[in-house]
Parts: sequence; structure tokens; C-alpha cells
Amino acid sequence: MTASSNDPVPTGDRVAEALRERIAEGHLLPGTQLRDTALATEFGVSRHTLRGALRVLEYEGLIVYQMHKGAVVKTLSVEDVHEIYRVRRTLELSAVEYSAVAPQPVLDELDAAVRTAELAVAEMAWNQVGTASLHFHQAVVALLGSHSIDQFFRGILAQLRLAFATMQDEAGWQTPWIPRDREICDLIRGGRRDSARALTLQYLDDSERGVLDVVRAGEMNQQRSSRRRTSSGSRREA
Amino acid sequence: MTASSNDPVPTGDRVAEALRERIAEGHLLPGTQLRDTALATEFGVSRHTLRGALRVLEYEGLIVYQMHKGAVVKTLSVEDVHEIYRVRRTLELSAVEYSAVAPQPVLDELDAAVRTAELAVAEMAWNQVGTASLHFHQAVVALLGSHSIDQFFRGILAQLRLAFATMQDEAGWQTPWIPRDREICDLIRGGRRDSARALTLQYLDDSERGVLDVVRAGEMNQQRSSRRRTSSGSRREA
DNA sequence: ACGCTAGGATTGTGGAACAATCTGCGTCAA
DNA sequence: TTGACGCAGATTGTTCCACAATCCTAGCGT
Repeated sequence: MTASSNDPVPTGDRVAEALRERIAEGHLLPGTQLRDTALATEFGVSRHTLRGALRVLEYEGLIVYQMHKGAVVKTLSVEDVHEIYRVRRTLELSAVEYSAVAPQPVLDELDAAVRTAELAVAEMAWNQVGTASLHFHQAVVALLGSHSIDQFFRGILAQLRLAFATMQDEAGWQTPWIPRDREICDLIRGGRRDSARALTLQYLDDSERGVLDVVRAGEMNQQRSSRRRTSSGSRREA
Repeated sequence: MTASSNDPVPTGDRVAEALRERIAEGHLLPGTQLRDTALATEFGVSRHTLRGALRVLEYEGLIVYQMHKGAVVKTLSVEDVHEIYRVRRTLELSAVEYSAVAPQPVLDELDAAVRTAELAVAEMAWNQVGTASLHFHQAVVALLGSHSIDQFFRGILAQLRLAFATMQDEAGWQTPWIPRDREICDLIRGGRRDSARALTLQYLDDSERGVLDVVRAGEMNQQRSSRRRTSSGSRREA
């Protein structure tokens, strides 16, 4: 879709894409203030178009806007993580069920994705391992055959990557999951749907626990670093 | 969430909300060109902020942008309808399964929604019947307990409403579905999940067929009215 | 130390402008 | 008559500039 040919891409969309990538690659860590004048000049675009791009990223949940305080790269809260995994459970489990009627090419994508991940591990291209694993799960959800669900899920995984970005030892964290991806992949392709379902559920539970640890650690840091202006008594939102 | 208290709402968001409503209410029919200067002056805002609002609506799938041709209220294609119902099947069926562990207040929402729909039928407030029914299905998906899925699904149903908007006899079309909503509601609340699942599936198949008829009829009209510049041979996308 | 005020920085929004592109209409040739 | 060509106006995409509102920080007084 939308892949016809040469629609000239609006500038704003290109900027949005660039920012998306910066965030995904971890060049813009959670909590970073996004000053629009600075970014505008950096990208060589007007402040308006840049703000348009930011608006899209906000809708995707990658950044947070606060009135008169501008945009900040989102820092995942514990509740955010729960939310992400609620979505993952719903969609990935549905997809496993639905794999019964998925067309072969889409099933082959699963194997391709895992193979890429395994290759990344073998080549010790650590910074690609996490991305490759996410690609596998994206491929799982793609079994549902729904373009809009794919897009939605892509946004969810992008948010999850926010947590990865803050991890110090991403390689060590990511590697153990790849064999489990492989196992799930083979079960699905073998038509062992109930086993695949059970394993996916287990996987997601474990993964959620792991990410929660990371996020909680981050919250500690943040809390420690912001104990200054808490003197009098103004408390409010997150 | 975001219900804390009085965050001053950005102007652009208010405009987006207003436009969303106009489209939902059918005041802006599919295919309508959205001229930004006109809308900007009408809402009393700058062209920039209006375009920001349009950008959001584009992301939600309610309007379509084409480079240098501006924004148009989306007209659902047959494939779009299939897509919408793929999503509905995935999410609503998952939600029915998940109703086993949904908390009581969320279950009560189901009944409230159906009751509103029934009331609308009884009062012959026809233009509210469709909306109320969609609210019921929104409530079903809310059983999953996921804020982001709720938001995503809201967008999907908004697109579906685009089809409703073009119907001549919306009342006659909508009314028959309400008893079926009631039945599904009661089955879910009664814990009869397999029956509820089966009935929901049936419901969605029937509904999809109905909407497809409407959309196909619309495509006929559109086709008939646009047989002019098809002389030489320029073909293009959808 | 603590609260308060002033000034600068940043955001939210509007206005005018301009190049690029589309659209419709008139002209001209077949 | 019909169809291609081209031009002028309208519309879009984007920029620059401006300004009120709000936030943040530092310095002041007590």
C-alpha cells in the first residue's frame, strides 16, 4: 500500500521519520527536552513544520507535550509498561491463533526475522539484536493480516524501544530472548498453536518483568535527581 | 487518563476535535475537500494550527492527504471495510475471551451502552442509534483494559462511521442491530463466552456484508460521476 | 535561609509572503 | 466539432517574522 511510486514526501514527514529514528537508535534518550528552535535550525526547516513533525510523534506516543513546556521524549512509567504488554498479549496471542489461516509468505517472514536476529547474535552486532527481535514480534502480529494493526503495533514496539534505549548492557539483555523467539517461530510454523500460545504467554510475562526492572531502576534515578524543589508542598501529576 | 484537571487545551486540538465531530455527525461527507484557508477563517484560527489539526485527523485515518492537492474526507474503499472488520474481529473476539477476568464496573458499562441504544430506538432518536451501538462495541473492546487499544479502536470505529454518514436511511439500517447487541451483552455478562464469541462473529460477518453493500453502492455513484478525464490513459492510485 | 520579583528564554499562535503545483478556461490547430 | 497547448488564478507546502502568554532562573530583600 501507499507504495505506488514517487509521491513527493512532505518535508514534515521526513523530519518526523528522522526524529523517530533518532529516538529508536537511542540518540535521543527519554527525558530529553526537544527545543523546537534548535531542532528546526538543525534540520534546516521552519519551526512550524518541525512542530508538525513533533505533533505526529506525540500521537505515536514517543514524545509527551505539556502546555507551555514543550515536548519531551517520553520516559516509560510502570503503568506504561503494563499497558504495552497488555497490547502485546492481546495482539500476539490473537496472531498465534490466527496463524492457522495465515498465508505462507507471511509465515515465511517469521523465519526470516528470527534468522536475522540469530545472525546479529552470531556476528555480535549487539545493537541490532533488539531491533531484530522486535521485528520478529512485528512479523507475528502481521499474521493477522491487518495493515492498521501492524501500524498500531509498530508504535507500541517503538515505545518499548524507549526502555531499551536506557539500558546500559543492551546486548546482554537482548541475547537470551532470541532462542525463545526461534522456538516460538518453529512452533507456529509447525502448526503447534497451543504450545506456541503457551510459550508466547510465558515469554511475554518474563519479558515484562525484565523491562519493569529496568524502568523501575530508571524511576529511582529520576527520583533521586529531582529532589530539590520539593520543599514546600506543591504536588501534582506525572 | 489525562483527566487530572485543567490543562489548557491547545487550540489545534480543539479544532481537531471539532472537525472530528463534524465528520462523525455527517456534516462533512466523504469526498469533501477541506480547504485550509476557508476552514481556518471559519474556526478563527491560523492556517498553521488548522493544518496541525488536519495532520492529526490524517493520522487517525479520517482524512486523506495528497501532496499539493490538500485534504479530503476519506471515502471508504472495499478494502478499507475489510480492514476495519479484520480489526473488529481481532479485538472484539479477544475482548469477549478476556471478559472472564474483566472487573465488574467495566462489565456494567456494557449494559449501560446497550441500554442507551435501546432508549434511542424507543425514543426514535434515530441519529443517535448508530453512535450508541458503536459505543457498545467500544465498551466490549474496553474489556481488554488497555487504554491504547481503546484509542486505536475509537479511530477504527470513527472510520466506520464514515460509511454510516453516507447512508440515506441510517435509522432503518441501524435499528436491527440493537437487539443483537443486547443478546451479546447478556451472554458476556452471563459468562457464556463461547456463545458470545460465536454470536459476535456472526454479527460482524453480517455487519460487514451490510456495510460493503453501502460502500459498493457509493463506489458505483462515484464511478459514474467521474467518467470524463479518462480519455488518454493516465491511471493512478486509490 | 526563605519568599518575591524582574528579566530572559521558550512556547503557542497569528500574519504575510513566496515558490511549486494544480485547475480551469481560452486559444489555436486539425 | 474536437482535442491539444498554454496561460492565469487558485491552492498548497513552507518559510520568516512577530508577539502575547507562560515558564525558568537569578538576584533581591528580609
